[in-house]
Amino acid sequence: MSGPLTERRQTILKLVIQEFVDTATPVASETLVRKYRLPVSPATVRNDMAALEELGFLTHPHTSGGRIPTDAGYRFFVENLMERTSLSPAEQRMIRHQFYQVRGELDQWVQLACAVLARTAHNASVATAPRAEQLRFKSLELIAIHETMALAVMVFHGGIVKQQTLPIEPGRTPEDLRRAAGIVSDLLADTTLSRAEELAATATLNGIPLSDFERGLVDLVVRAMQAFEEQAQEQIYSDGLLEMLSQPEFLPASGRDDAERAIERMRRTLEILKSGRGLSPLIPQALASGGVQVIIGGEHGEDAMRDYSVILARYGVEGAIAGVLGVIGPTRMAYPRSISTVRYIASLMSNLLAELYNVNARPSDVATDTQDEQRA
Amino acid sequence: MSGPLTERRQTILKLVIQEFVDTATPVASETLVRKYRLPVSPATVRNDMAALEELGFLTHPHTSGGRIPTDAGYRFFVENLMERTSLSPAEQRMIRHQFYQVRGELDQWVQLACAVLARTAHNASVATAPRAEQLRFKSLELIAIHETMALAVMVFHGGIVKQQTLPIEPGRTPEDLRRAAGIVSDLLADTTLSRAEELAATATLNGIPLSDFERGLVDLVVRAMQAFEEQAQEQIYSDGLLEMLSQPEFLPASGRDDAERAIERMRRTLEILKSGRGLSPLIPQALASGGVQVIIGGEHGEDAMRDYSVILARYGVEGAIAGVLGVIGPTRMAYPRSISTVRYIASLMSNLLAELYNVNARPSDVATDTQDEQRA
DNA sequence: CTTAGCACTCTCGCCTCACGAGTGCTAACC
DNA sequence: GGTTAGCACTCGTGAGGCGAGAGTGCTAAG
Repeated sequence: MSGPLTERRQTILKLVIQEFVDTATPVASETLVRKYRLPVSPATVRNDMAALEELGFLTHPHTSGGRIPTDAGYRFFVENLMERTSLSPAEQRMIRHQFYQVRGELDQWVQLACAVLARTAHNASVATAPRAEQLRFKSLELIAIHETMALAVMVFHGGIVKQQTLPIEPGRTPEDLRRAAGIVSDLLADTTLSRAEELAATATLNGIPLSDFERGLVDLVVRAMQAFEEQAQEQIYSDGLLEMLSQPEFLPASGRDDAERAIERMRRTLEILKSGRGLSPLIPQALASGGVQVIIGGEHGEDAMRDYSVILARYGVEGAIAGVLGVIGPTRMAYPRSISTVRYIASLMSNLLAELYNVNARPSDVATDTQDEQRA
Repeated sequence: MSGPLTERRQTILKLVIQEFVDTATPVASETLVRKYRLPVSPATVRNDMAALEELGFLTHPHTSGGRIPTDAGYRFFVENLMERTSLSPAEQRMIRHQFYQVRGELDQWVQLACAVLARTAHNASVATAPRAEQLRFKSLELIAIHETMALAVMVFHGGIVKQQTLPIEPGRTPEDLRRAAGIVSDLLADTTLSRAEELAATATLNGIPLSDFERGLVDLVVRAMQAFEEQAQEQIYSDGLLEMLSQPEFLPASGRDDAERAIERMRRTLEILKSGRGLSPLIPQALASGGVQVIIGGEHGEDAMRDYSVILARYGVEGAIAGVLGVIGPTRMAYPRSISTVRYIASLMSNLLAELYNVNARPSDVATDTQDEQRA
């Protein structure tokens, strides 16, 4: 009964989605004909819509009132119907400029990426800090704050820095501290956690046993590395909550029933973003696969995410460091634009990191929007 | 006609506030009599309520339905009626424990303070990072990341650390970097911004002119200090949004009108927290005055804050470093508890910072809840 | 000054009803 | 067979009305 997915039906599906994304209200057959000057009558469109519904691409919230896409409908759109766009050169330039302004301050990159992502895609954004696949120690510096307190600055490969204060015995000179830090740096230079643990056990450098103080420093470093490693689930940064809540999904369209739902949705959204529940399972998946991943509505099985779509991309340097960033919003989302935004910012961040790692750096043309594949 | 503010009327005001804070619904005369076993009849209470209303301490949302406190009512409660409590020892212990777990990692203190504040006061929390009254440079370390990139770690008095990558010419040895950093550290040690700018202009150390590289480093430090100084309005951290949004104020009690308002309130709240609009003017005020400040509803004149109360306290070390932290929530707020929470965490943070500055440090009993005055 | 009694007011929830949008179906048309 | 016009039908939406209940304000008595 449902019939084949003819060319025209695909066009209609595409138009329904476009229209629904624009207006956030169910789209009627007549509207479609009128707005897009279709060369067929509303009745024909209705027939095709019925067929698309049987195929599982559209639904009917109510008997009257138009159609809205299903998750499967969006999926088909993303995979087959959508034209792949890029951000306009002007937007690309603006974004690059913002990153240029915080060049060097790598602790701000993730935050900035979130902010830009949210503003550009008009939805909430999420990102994890880039994480070295294998944390490797680089060096330790000790700086006296006063007689009994020092600041330890541990630097790891890839520009990862961790600072920590520690109490020291009074009477240690800066030279003292520097020498101790130097010894520890030499001992642990370029080691991974497991190797560092071994070296901490022997507690000798070139056969000379370490002093108590130096051993304490080694322990400090090892503990810091363990903390990094253990921190199993990534901290997820996010931004643009307000951006997302301006979407009509969160407006009390009509009736108090709707209003109540809107508020409930709001609260749940907040929970998702704050706790990362429903989001964190997606991270390792996105890390594993390259390209841009699109998860639409309940596809992933997580019930809390039923009404949301997530667009994630991995960024980083192959084999060295990687993180994930993306956009989250209602399933009714401007997929082409969101996807190109995510793709662009991921490649931008990758290039920034590559420069840091001195691989593949393209100093001037840092932000080429590489057309990587979009589905894993 | 209104009559004096007798003892009984004060009691009634207090009970109305307590009851309203508990239940979030307008409180009726009969409820009060029943629940608190008042030795008078509802009619008497009604008369007193009418008097309190004429005095400006209570209002009437509707003709029927009970009374709710006005801003002035809350104000009188906070200043005269409220008994000053402290957090229970168990809670104090729990909070201390959480801070103990991140001892040393001072970049996490503010975040933790926000989180604890929110969870304890069941409202949103805000905090600014501690800021030195006068930024003073301590030392610079340079760590090579690879041949053409180095990480500069600038340390300022009070444990403030700023990191920044910078490009370097290939061929510089670690020893090279160390020497250059040492020279710059010696040159700028303990200087404030203005002095640093002077020294940067002369560009000599002990009469010996600096190399180009060293001059570049000096510039880097000066720019970083300028950025600190210029950053006029403090970045405001916040947490506990979800906590606040669980308050009944943000539930669609009944009627779609209410629901719409709830959503609008939600959005506005988000804006306040994200942008700091309406909040930032309070910061310098709180920094200037010691003790705990309570701003109730529209008292401060900011319209956006009409429905919110803010409880702020300054924390830090006198004459050295200071920040602000506090709680924000609907005017219907458990003031005694919120105030004691803010007071406690502010004193805890102050002690932690004092330890860092080596003044007045009380190593074991770090968290005495000093009973400082509560109004500026 | 306090209290009992009572009329009055106003919200809330529920129901009904009419309207209109949009569909699904049937039958005619190309 | 695909397409179209016509039309009955469905259902959400909003307005209006109504009864119940809660709580007050007032008055008059204790």
